[in-house]
Amino acid sequence: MEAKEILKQHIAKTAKLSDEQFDHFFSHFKPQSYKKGQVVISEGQKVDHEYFVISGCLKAFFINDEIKMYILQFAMPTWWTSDYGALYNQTRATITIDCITDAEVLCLSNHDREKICSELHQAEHFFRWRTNRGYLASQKRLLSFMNNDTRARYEELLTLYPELYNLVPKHLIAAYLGVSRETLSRLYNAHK
Amino acid sequence: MEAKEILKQHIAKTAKLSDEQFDHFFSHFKPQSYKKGQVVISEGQKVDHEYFVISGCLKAFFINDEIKMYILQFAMPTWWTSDYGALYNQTRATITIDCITDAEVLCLSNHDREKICSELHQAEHFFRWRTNRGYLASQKRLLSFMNNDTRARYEELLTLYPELYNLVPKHLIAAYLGVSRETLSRLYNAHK
DNA sequence: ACCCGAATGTGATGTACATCACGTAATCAA
DNA sequence: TTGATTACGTGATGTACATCACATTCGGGT
Repeated sequence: MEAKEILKQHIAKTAKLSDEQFDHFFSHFKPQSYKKGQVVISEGQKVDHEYFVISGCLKAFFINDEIKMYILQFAMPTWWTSDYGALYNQTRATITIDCITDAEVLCLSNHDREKICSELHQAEHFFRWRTNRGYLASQKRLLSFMNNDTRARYEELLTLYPELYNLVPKHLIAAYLGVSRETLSRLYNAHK
Repeated sequence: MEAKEILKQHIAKTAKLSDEQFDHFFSHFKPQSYKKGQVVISEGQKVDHEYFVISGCLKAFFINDEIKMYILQFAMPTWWTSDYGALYNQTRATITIDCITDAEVLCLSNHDREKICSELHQAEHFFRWRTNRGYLASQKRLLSFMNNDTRARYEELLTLYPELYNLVPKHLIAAYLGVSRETLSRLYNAHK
């Protein structure tokens, strides 16, 4: 299925758009391809776009003291990603986003998002719901962080996204869980 | 300043509403007063409303194994609070919300929010931005959780909300930071 | 004023995890 | 193929924090 159709079905779940409205909506997106390892947003730079993933897998991460990496999000197909803090506040990126695998995305500029939101009530509706889902997911992850130990979070992650296990290296999973790669290794080798 | 005016100024920061539009918007809110200790949303019950805080301080928390409490949010004046997961998905509450001090709030039902969002494009716009701010705050807190140690998070919390120090008991601050009250006590007594 | 429960301080001990250190296996590029 | 880089496994050791235990102080209700 091509990019346009994937986005259309994604939107249709929460907003009712006529074909003409969707065509107008879609006209603001720019398709883009990236190779494994390529950087999409890099820390310290300006951020103008957000990204809708068509295929592949990206990671959004933060590096502390030039040493430790923390992964905020794995972005899989039909997920949205960006440095939203920087994007909305027009500040420099504090995180980096790059590609774990080759990837295709659709780019939408901050300006165009606001433009179509003001033009199309249903677009505004869609973005409200999308942000809401993100908010709930973030709250849930925060709670999981406080409440569960590392093993529970590891198993939670794998039941939620089983494809990650074979797709991404273990040290990235550790960086998502917020533990050292050594600890993660011991964890899942111990209990078999 | 009365509740209506507080809400009006709060909305005006992100959405342009005429006086008539705001009056219509406001007509869906029900004022409500609570005493210190009163429960607003309790775990396991249905959730129909979200709450805009006019005065006082509430806490949204989760209790694990009937033992440990984790505070998801302190809700201060002009903040919104609810169990949004339960509210949007029409499921039972997984968290409890109660009052740390006497409090006044404005209640808005889920149904009415969706109604005014579909009636008024600017209302939809407002709620998109509000949710967005919540999402960013949640992301930031998650990052802080992974990145900083307990003392850094403690100091971060107090510079962000200095009023909390005298307003809420220390064990609640510990429950927000995700550490035991003993550890928190030792932390700020040690470094003076 | 008085009492009782809640909030707070502080020591002793256990534990999950980080960190350091080193070795092996897998992957990739010339 | 081969060398180099990256991923992964595993032991030894240190540390931040939880937990338990108990003492003290504070604050609200009768």
